[in-house]
Amino acid sequence: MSRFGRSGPPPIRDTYSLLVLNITFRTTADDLSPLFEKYGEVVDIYIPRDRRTGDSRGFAFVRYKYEEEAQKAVDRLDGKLVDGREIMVQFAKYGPNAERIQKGRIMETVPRSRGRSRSRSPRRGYRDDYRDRDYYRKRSRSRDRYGRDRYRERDYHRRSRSRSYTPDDYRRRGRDSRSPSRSRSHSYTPDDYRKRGKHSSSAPPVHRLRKEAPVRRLRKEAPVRRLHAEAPDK
DNA sequence: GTTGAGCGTT
Repeated sequence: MSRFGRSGPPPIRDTYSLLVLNITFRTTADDLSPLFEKYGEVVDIYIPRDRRTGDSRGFAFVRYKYEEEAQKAVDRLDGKLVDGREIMVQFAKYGPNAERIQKGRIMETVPRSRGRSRSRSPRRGYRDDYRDRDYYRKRSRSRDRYGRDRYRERDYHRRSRSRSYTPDDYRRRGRDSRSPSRSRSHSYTPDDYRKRGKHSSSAPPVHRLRKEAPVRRLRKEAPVRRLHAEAPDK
């Protein structure tokens, strides 16, 4: 819904759309309306919102009936402090269906070169496809990156404690890629198992390896005991 | 609850 059109937007042709950028996320059409109406006949005010949360996306469209009035609003309102922020007012460049606009007014430059070779309902497919792609591209700019990027960062730090995975790793492990602990493959040699025969369970913990390595280097008499222990073993 | 380049209908 827009500010003035209770039943859908008023006819968009023959109006001059202004794009109002940099308004706060709390500014509503009602806040903008008195401001812009001072300079002419405002046909409609529309603030795009998040479809889920309903939050403002931080800009608005103000449509004037006459170009001179729209132009005047640009001159007077561009750079004006509204709700603590300097708004930017300019003529809109694109319409709801990505039609080109000149001076805020839609120019009928609809893609006519796509021909009629499409036999089956090309209109709906093209439109929906465009709008969906556009929607997700735009939404992923500032607000939506919160939950997702935050999560991704945490996940990244968690799994990068041991080593970094190559794209090949992900491809090989496929859906299992979320549990890296399983693939922590140290690849023990037979020698490893022989040296710690008494703890010989299946897979010795990693920290044992780190602890024992220096010990072996420090004890100079260790090899002697090992020799005694190993010799009569057969 | 956070945000900040851009172009559109509940």
